[in-house]
Amino acid sequence: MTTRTEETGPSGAAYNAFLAVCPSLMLLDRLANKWVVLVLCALGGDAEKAPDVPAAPTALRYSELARLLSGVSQKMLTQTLRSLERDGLLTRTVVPTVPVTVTYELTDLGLSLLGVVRRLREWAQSHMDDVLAHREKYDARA
Amino acid sequence: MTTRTEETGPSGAAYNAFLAVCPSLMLLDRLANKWVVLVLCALGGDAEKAPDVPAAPTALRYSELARLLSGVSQKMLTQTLRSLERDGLLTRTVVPTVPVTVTYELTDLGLSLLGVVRRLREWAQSHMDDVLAHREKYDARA
DNA sequence: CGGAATCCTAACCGATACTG
DNA sequence: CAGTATCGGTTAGGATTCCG
Repeated sequence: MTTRTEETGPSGAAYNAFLAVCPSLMLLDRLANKWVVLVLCALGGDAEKAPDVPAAPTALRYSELARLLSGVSQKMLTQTLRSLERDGLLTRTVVPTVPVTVTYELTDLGLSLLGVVRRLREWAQSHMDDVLAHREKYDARA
Repeated sequence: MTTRTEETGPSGAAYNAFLAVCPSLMLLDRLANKWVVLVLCALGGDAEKAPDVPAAPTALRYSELARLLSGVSQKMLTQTLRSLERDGLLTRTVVPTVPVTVTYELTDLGLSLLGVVRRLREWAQSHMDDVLAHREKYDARA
């Protein structure tokens, strides 16, 4: 038991992200990240789809991810992929062709998180107009 | 039509967070933030509850928020609250007692986002052990 | 192709002090 | 109580170069 919040046994539910000392706060910090959300959504098949296509999870190459996330630098992309691999959310597969081919694919754990972050991206897109309207009003009365 | 991705009319769904030029990417950057998640969850009533309490949304004072988010600095808290107010996710109410009392409460828009970020925090807490286990394995083989 | 390594700047963010 | 203002350290993160 390293830094749990309580001693309720090994059956989980003992973490509390509100506590500064709890590791789940650091995890939340990792997950609540623009590039993490977009990488997961890309591997979930959400990018470049017609609105009616079901968006099935798929393996993607490094260069494909770099293209789909149009604003990302290779440094941020690599860094994000490494941390997600370390946390067990995706797998990195090197195919020794020449030149090398590297593919990334969501694990079951990553798929379970995909369901959450996908809704976050959808929310951002679908409520963009509301937010923009509120901002205008807020900035106007200042 | 400022920076939409397509011209599909004024009925929304035209934003695409994968595009670097799209404002929804910036919005996602705002929302995908540790303190945003925790402030919303706190105002959603998720903090300091017994596991079986339903967690109903509630108005909170500045000092209460500061106490619930144990690791936050007043600067980050104020900054987070301001941006959320500007985006129309919460309301700031000043009661002219002496000394002043300021309460924050989620708007309907904020409540709809609460449903999303709440799941993100829950995921982080409930899958903490899985992630920790993967990290150990990853670090061991390096 | 898929990175790693280096440099460098901008921003984030905490600590402190002050205000209505 | 609920902030604002300022300062300064740390880091995020872009640009560039090089490697297997």
